[in-house]
Amino acid sequence: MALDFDPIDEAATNWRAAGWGAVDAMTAATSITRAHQILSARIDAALAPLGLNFSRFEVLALLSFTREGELPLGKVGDRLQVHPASVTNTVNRLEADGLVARKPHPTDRRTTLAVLTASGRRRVEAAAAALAEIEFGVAGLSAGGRRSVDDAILELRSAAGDFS
Amino acid sequence: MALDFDPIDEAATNWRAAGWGAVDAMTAATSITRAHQILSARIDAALAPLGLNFSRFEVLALLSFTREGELPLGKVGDRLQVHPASVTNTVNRLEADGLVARKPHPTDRRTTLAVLTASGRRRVEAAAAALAEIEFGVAGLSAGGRRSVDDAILELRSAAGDFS
DNA sequence: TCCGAATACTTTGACGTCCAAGTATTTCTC
DNA sequence: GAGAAATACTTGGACGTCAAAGTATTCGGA
Repeated sequence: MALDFDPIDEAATNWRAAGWGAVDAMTAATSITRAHQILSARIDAALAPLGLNFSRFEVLALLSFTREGELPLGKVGDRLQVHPASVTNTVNRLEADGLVARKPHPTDRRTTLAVLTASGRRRVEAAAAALAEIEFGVAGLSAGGRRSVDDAILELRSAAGDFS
Repeated sequence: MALDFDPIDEAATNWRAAGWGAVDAMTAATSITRAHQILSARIDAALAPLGLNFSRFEVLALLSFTREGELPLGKVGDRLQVHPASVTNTVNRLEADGLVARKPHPTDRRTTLAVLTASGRRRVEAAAAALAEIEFGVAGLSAGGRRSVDDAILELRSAAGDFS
């Protein structure tokens, strides 16, 4: 399973040998991709016993941070940077589990609100504790490493127009 | 679409206010997740005109780096850290496009080799150029930022037992 | 040598994500 | 104030990933 060499380092060597260029960009991109695979697997494993995955957790957490525990589906998508169809799907599952409910918007009938239920609030508290317990999968990353990652990726997100 | 605040910074504030702990771990994990979303979208967009996505490209690139341009499917999965079923699926698509061919292993009849075709080799060259052109989506990340990311994630991958 | 365990790949099914198209409602413009 | 454009969400389809089970083949110990 585990290799006896660093596959990213190996890729960089091959890349250079092939004369393909942008080697440092390739390694950065590949590192991020692999880090995401690792975190995603750990986080989903920690949430699975609670019947959640990271997407569902994110929606619950977002709702729990609002004053009323509710938010239009479109806002959820904007904040979490996911496609509207994904929000619909995620909220469907949360609703089926009784963790959120759909409610019509009081003044705009195009809009649907997702509302956190009491059960949903309990669940998201438990999930937050479970994620804190495993340090969001980044155990193994030093405090300095975490800051470096945050800072570097802030550059990237900023350049990508994530916010202004 | 774009927000007028940093959603990760906002999340950190909310997280603290809720008393949920592991805030630095949360921001690091969320940053990596978001970075992956951004890169993935850019890379797939650059490869789409060539009829590839990143998974398919990775397989072609891996094969192109071998002496004979061929590798058992299991090795491909090990190197790229993906599930055997995903390798089967990816190779099916590449085969349908004539970019790789399946060939029996000369001595072990359990094993199937994926072989790069001439068309596949041309395609992977073009794809590598396209990816170098967009700097693998990490344009916007400084040289120092790229190194920080590589180094920090190396810690993480090493602790996760990616290699030894 | 022979049989159980391990290995290699494929198949099936559950999920998640996106895009494109469809429906409903609101806002903008003349 | 009427029609076009924008907004909000849902639906259906394509594709990717993984887990579990199935088939074929090879390895390894008694």
